[in-house]
Amino acid sequence: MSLPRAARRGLAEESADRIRDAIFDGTFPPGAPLREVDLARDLDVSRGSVREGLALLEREGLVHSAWHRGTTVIDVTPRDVEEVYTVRAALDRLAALTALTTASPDDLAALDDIVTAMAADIDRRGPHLLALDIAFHDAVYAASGNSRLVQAWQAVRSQVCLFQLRRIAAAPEDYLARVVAEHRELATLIRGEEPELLARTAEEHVHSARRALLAHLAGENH
Amino acid sequence: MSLPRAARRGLAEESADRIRDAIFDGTFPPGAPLREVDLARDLDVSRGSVREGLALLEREGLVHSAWHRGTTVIDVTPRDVEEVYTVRAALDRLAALTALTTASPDDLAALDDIVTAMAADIDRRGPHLLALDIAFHDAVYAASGNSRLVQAWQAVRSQVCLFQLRRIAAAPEDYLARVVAEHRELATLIRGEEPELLARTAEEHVHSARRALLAHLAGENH
DNA sequence: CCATGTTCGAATGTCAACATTAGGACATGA
DNA sequence: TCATGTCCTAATGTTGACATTCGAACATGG
Repeated sequence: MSLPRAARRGLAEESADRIRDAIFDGTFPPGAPLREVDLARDLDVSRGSVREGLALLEREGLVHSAWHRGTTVIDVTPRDVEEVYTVRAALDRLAALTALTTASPDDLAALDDIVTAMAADIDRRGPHLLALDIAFHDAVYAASGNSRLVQAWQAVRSQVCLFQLRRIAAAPEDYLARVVAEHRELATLIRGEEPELLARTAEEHVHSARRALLAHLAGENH
Repeated sequence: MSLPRAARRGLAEESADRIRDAIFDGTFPPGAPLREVDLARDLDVSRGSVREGLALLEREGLVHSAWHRGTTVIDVTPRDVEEVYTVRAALDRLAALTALTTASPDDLAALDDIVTAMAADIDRRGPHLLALDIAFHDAVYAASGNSRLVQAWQAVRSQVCLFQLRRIAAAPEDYLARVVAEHRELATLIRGEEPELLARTAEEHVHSARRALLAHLAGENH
């Protein structure tokens, strides 16, 4: 058996993790500037490492930087939501369709485990449930066995987290009401043999999330 | 009218361009190591800028780097081809479907211009035709108006270039025979109102390229 | 009052020196 | 002979100092 080789990480990835957490915490709200000197001081690393970490976050789409104008956290405009979820729908569709033929029994079992874990944690509303949600989709992408597809997913993954975090904080009811059932349905369909239905369901799963968030954003700017 | 703002570039992007060209030239064949000190000396910039440029190329999927193990040009294995073209098919499908409803008359005209330019340059076989091929798809993605989708395309674009370059060098006949017609068909369908047919055609366009390249690779290892 | 030119500060872009690591060559022992 | 442990070197990872650039505030001229 092949272990996933113990990859040592550099200070850049470490810094990226810290900054990403801080963004999810709300320490750096959308639109906030991320100054290299301040971050370097707070994280106790050099500016070079922070700079490289910010480049990683930019690859994830969480921040945006321009020449000599610094790095800022991305906004959450309806346009952004529309773009991210549209791309995600296409990627999820492909991942599900691929997994339909390539998923191993272990992969399928992992999906079920996550769904049952979600059902167990349904009362503890909060970010933990979101983590399971994301983990489920991570598992689907992993089951597809396509590393480029995984990369493409990682380029929108953090943005999806940020958006969903906001959605859940504002209106947890409809999220809690549907998460388990929707993911259970996906897990079942990936085991089945109806590619068309699976493709439509995977896309619809994303689009419903998109609509929910857009409705929330629209209500916010009333 | 809004010009696409004259973005000043740093030495990192400049270095990335040079190195990318060198990879396409064959100066750095697949699997070749890209040493920071050598590149810094040759390009007459600091190692930091080269390092940042290599990070950009890694975002494009052209190179791969690991902790303290340096950066190397990616290989061109059947697995890699399969992965890239599968993802590209999904992205092209989405881009075409989106462009179907969002493309402006200018966008459509740009597509036609590229097709006619391809027909004109059909006798001068070589990398110029490939540039037009890529430019066509760039235009489709641009017409979709989805910047995240454009980003996702850029994450596989250079790899597609590298792969197609190899395919054309080995067997230009079937490429030359079909490029113009296939792209003309796409340009027409994007103007039409048959989403299903457009989606299938866009995907098939990619899959035929994939099959051609895989056949070539298989013949190489006889 | 508006438009243009200038100064200034704060931030990023760039660089070269130092620290750390991976992987191979070599020696040692069973 | 093979396995293990120890250097050693060439590369990357990291750092702090220096150079450059942007944007805003201010001054100037029409």
